[in-house]
Amino acid sequence: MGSQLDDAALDRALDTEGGAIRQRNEREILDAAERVFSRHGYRGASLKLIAEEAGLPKSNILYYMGSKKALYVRLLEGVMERWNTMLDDISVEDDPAEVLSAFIRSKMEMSRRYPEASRLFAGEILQGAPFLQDFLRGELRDWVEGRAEVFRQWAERGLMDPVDPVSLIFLIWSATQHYADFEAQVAGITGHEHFTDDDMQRVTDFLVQVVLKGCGVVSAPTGH
Amino acid sequence: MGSQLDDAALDRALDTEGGAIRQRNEREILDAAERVFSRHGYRGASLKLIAEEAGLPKSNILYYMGSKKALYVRLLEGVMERWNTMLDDISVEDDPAEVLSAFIRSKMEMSRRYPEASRLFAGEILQGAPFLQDFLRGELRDWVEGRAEVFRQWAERGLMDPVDPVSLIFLIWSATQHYADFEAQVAGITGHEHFTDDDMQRVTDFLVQVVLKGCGVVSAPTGH
DNA sequence: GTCTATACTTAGATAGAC
DNA sequence: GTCTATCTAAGTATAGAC
Repeated sequence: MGSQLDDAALDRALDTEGGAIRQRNEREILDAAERVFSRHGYRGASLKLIAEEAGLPKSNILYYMGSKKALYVRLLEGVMERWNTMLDDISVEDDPAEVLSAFIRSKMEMSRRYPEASRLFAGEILQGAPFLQDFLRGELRDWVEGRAEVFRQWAERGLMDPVDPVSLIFLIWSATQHYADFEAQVAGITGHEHFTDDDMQRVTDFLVQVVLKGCGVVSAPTGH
Repeated sequence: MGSQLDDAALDRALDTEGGAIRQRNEREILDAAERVFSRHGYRGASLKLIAEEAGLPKSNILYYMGSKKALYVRLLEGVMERWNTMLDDISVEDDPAEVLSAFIRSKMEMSRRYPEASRLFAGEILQGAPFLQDFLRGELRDWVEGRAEVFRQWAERGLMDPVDPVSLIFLIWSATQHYADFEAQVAGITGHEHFTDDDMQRVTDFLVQVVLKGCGVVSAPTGH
């Protein structure tokens, strides 16, 4: 073996970034796989479909990703990373209207920018969350409980109605994710083939208004 | 060929209900298929899985249903039938609070009673609604436009805020379907393995309250 | 380090047995 | 009328060629 091979082997062993070809191909595969998995779910997605989407030979998918399951898990982890970057540091001192408004707006922005990621997550939940059980029962449950506690304290201070905080979080999640997960239905009914930024802005304002008013949140801030 | 065969052939030719065995097996297959398709989507579902769920040999699925596609379409049609039985005959003269409340309650009841049907539909939309394009752009769009028109007139009469009616319908759909489609997530976060009727009642009351108040609907009726 | 030929399993569907 | 044996294609994965 020459030094060329040794360098490459070293790269892998040290878990470095890898060559330019690998980097480009992995990117192509991950993008393609997100599209295919989000459309057809874990079982319904095939390496052949992913390979065609990525413009690569079928076997190369496995060369770069190891296995179908490893590829899927890697995509899910990418989605989860984005999850908990929101509302991580809110407290009772914050303005409920500001926080809830920002929550709705950032979730809608996620639906607009990463609809495939949202659908990938939805498909995982639809099949009973076999890969995300631990995440749901651990990290995410704690996150929800943390936010819920703040909502309760706001209610005690009379800053909003004493609504069930967990139901409120589910309401905001479902209402916002709907525009990603049910994009095909929204498009079919409204006739707008692709929801424009303007459409999304109108819906976002609608949701902010209805949710804040519906929960009796006192002061309404101007648009984020 | 004896008279026994002739009778059976006649049954099929006349498109009658079929024998007791057929009737029972078809029921088993449809129930099993709804579970499997709702979990794994169209592509992800396999006849083998469906057969195991139904407790029948794999080939019998095709004997009774013709093809995988035919089975899937038949299930979708069953779901669609239940869709438009709600809110079909509302008018401007009706009480907005009554109607919206009944709408939310009946949708929640659907999520509680037929979660698999809801997830089957969700999976079909997730993959871009290949089998339901016509339904979405035709029948369902018309249905939405009809309801939306009534909502607009209510707003004109000052019975509710002038919110976008279509967004309101999407809000109610998403918030209610969430408890069927994202059941695994709801269960994981709340810790309630199976949402009880009591849980569902509490959530329903929450949604009715928030949506009605959020849309400025004037009179709030007592629980349906 | 990258990619292809090949192995082995499961897929949907049919023809033929009971 | 009901059910099983069998066919061909597509599925994931690996071993070996460039």
